[in-house]
Amino acid sequence: MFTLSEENYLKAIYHLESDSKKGISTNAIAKSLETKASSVTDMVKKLSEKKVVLYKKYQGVTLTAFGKKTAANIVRKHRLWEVFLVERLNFSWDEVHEVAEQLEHIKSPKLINQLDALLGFPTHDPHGDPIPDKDGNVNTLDKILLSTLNKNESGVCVGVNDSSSEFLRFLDKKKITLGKKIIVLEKEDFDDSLFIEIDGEKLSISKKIASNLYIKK
Amino acid sequence: MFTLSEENYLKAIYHLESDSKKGISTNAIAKSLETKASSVTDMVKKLSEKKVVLYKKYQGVTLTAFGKKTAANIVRKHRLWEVFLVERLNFSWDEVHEVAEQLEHIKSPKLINQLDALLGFPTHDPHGDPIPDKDGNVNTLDKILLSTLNKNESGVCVGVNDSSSEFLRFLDKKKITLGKKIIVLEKEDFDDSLFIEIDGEKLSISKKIASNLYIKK
DNA sequence: CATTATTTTTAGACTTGTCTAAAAATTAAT
DNA sequence: ATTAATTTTTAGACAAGTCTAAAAATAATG
Ligand SMILES: [Mn+2]
Ligand SMILES: [Mn+2]
Ligand SMILES: [Mn+2]
Ligand SMILES: [Mn+2]
Repeated sequence: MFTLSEENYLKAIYHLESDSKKGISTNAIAKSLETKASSVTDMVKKLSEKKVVLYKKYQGVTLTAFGKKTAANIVRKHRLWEVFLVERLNFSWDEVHEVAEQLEHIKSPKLINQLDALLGFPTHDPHGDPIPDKDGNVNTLDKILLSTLNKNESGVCVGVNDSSSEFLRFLDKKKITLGKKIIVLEKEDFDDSLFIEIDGEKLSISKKIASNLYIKK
Repeated sequence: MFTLSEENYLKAIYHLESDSKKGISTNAIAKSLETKASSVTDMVKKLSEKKVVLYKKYQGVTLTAFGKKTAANIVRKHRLWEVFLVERLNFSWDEVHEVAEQLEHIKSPKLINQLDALLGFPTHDPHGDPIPDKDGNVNTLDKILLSTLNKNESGVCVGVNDSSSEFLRFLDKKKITLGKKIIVLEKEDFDDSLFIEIDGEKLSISKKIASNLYIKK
């Protein structure tokens, strides 16, 4: 079994690995967990003894197969709880993360399997992120950033890159929700802003917005 | 805010107070939490500084109004989660306690209010224990032990005194569930065992069983 | 390649919550 | 009312997890 702190480190490393591919640096983990590098070094040694990461001094850290599965299971719980909060308890997608951060540490295999069933075995969380299965496998679909689309191209909104409350509430305000079709009517060379059509409405969005929205062609 | 450990102490004191009425002794708390008296003394000082208990050396401890409300809220969460697990996730009443012990510490007022609504504002948990309201008030009904009934008296099963898995599974085996009517056909002077009728079935139960079942006349 | 600059690790300290062993206070028994 | 037994508190230690400051290793730069 793993402590709450160990689980948070595992999850952080898991997410960093999915971006970087290489060994994850002490500093990267420290930044992601808002802690100090020295604390990370201590914890990483402990995780190494528990066989969930490979660690050589000054070389960064990599998850073992066991570590990856363990981390994926925490992410699975986090995302299933997020679905529950949105679908059953009327939370909005910008309110769920903080609570899911707590719920993901509840230890009960039966609880999470039954929750999965109750929710109809969802494949994605409210932010469009895939839910790992019991074995830790993730079905990562081929989503791309809206900012990569050209004029007259279109796609369906399937996820967010930034899931901060601020960004999510902005999307709510603009009525941009997952599942909707977006058509790029214009692309400004000057600032890379887009003039798009969604739900019959036309609006322009900045490059920053467009590079935090995932779509699928 | 309170730590997980502080919350567990508060809850233990709360439950002990509902039985004893007087100041709760260090040893009683230690036994209830399976810890050592010295640890209790340390924690009790901390709780006293946080204004949730009144404490004078060697005099035991009492919850303040604030402490009582805080503790009741933890019990509220515990029992609401138990209802959820049984009603929505197909847990049986002997499986829920351990998981509820974890879930009761999740901090989110919205979560618990929405859960309450989802469940239809239940008044009792799967073991027949009352669920405190948001202000910490409990609606304690006048239940009595089955063992206090005399021959030819009857009542409806409304709760258990012992909620250990062993006892609950025994009740399952004998098809004794909350809400059913029990008629006392005989009472043996020799060993105080009862010969009862429930759901048309006749069976005899020991004094020990009868003094762990609450009924309402 | 030699010297900065940066990253990472170590050393030592602190907090929370726990424990054992010993001292002090309270309660029970002669 | 002493003495004995029990309960409670104190004193000191330990593990987990964190921090600061300093040392060591690695990376970057001229
Ligand atoms: Mn989240
Ligand atoms: Mn999410
Ligand atoms: Mn319970
Ligand atoms: Mn219960």
